[in-house]
Amino acid sequence: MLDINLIRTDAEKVRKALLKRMDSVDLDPVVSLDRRRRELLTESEALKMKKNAASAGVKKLDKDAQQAVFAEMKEIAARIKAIDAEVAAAEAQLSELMAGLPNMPAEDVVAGGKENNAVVREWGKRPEFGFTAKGHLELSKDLGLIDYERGAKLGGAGFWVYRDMGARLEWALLNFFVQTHLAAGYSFTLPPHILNYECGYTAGQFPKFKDDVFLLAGTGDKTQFLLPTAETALISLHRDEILKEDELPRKYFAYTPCYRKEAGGYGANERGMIRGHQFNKVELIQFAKPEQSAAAFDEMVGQVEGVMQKLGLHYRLVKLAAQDCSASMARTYDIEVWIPSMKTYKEVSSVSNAHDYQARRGAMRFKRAATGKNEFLHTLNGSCLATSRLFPAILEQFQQADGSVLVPEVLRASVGADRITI
RNA sequence: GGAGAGGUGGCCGAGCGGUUGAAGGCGCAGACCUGGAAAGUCUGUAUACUCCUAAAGGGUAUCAAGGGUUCGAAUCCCUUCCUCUCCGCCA
Repeated sequence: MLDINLIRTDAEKVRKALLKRMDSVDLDPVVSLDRRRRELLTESEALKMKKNAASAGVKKLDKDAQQAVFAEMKEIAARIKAIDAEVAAAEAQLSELMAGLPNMPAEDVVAGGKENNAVVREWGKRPEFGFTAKGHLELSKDLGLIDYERGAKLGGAGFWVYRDMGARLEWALLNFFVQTHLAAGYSFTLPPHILNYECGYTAGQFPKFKDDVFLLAGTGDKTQFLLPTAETALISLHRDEILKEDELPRKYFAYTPCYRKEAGGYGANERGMIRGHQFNKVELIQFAKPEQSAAAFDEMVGQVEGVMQKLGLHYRLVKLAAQDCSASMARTYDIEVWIPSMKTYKEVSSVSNAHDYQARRGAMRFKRAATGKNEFLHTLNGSCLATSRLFPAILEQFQQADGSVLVPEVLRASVGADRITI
């Protein structure tokens, strides 16, 4: 949610910022609805003041005078009711328009789509194989790690079963993330996997992206759905709360599977676990003061890079252009891992700063001691990490001539092996 | 699924048609007191929207949510949601 006050006072600034991510922006309906709402409100409140004053003094009057006041107030009450209905209608329209507006990209985020994404840095080198390298599908089949056929039997296309060393490697990865984030002072959280509409709205995924999640029972605000990312749950943790200034920033992480419809075919390029309906992810979230959020963002990017480097995977860090950031976000960096068989980098993590956009949707504030005023928080989120692309990357980047795969050192103890062999 | 109890400010807890934004307590902040602290005393301590160029200062709303009765509702009526207790069922 954008600041209506900013639109009221400087619509042009907002329009210019939004043009970085939208083809056209028309804020006039917002401005005029807002004006109408306030005019009606002023009118209604003046009548209420009159009514309240009359009611307070009515006891002191004599019978006849009371009757006259009763009659007049009855009429005023009816007028108030009519005007309030108009206020409510204007408010509903306004909030629908406001809910549809995406966040303003940060100053330094460039306009346009993917083509304007910029590589910030690369780490590591593309592995060179002195033999015919296999793809991850072949590797996981040969090593008995992933059972795609039976996954489809159980859940349909886009599901798989981790087996044996595959399950152990997956679990070791998740546990490695958990340990890393605990050490960095993040608070471990296991949220429900079924969420209500308000969570989707606060995160900024509803109403626009309702088709991308698995909807369960209920309609309207009673809608429940399977979480598409732990962000959707964690971001609502402090919804409608006023946090204490000295406990900020608050840092959380959660492990959950992520459930996504991913409607449509995947094409030959995205077979296997590159794009599934259910994948595992550990998610970082921070609630910060505005002046802390830039540093929090860098810290989170560092957290992801640290994990990638400890795993020894070649990756690159990419700064997204405005249109490629999701609607709630002012700034997003992706971490993309090299997948040799695809000859491309695939996203394994997205770190984003929503500024106060989600905080406004979910009324998340803190009391600033210096001024005694409540201010909106900044919210940040980052995957650290999603395993569904990391797993293939590990298999492919660390495969050996004999068909085995070297387990990254940091995972060896919990996998229980240095190497996965046939 | 059945039966009952209940949802009041940061928290606990009064109030059950009219100067009640809401007693009292706790917590928190400030002042006094103290060598320093504790205790004690005093003062202050909700949020949102809105009017005003701004500050100052007004106004409106909010006692789970929505609707109704009334000149007037935290208080009466209806609906919904949530929490708790007991029973049933169950991985």
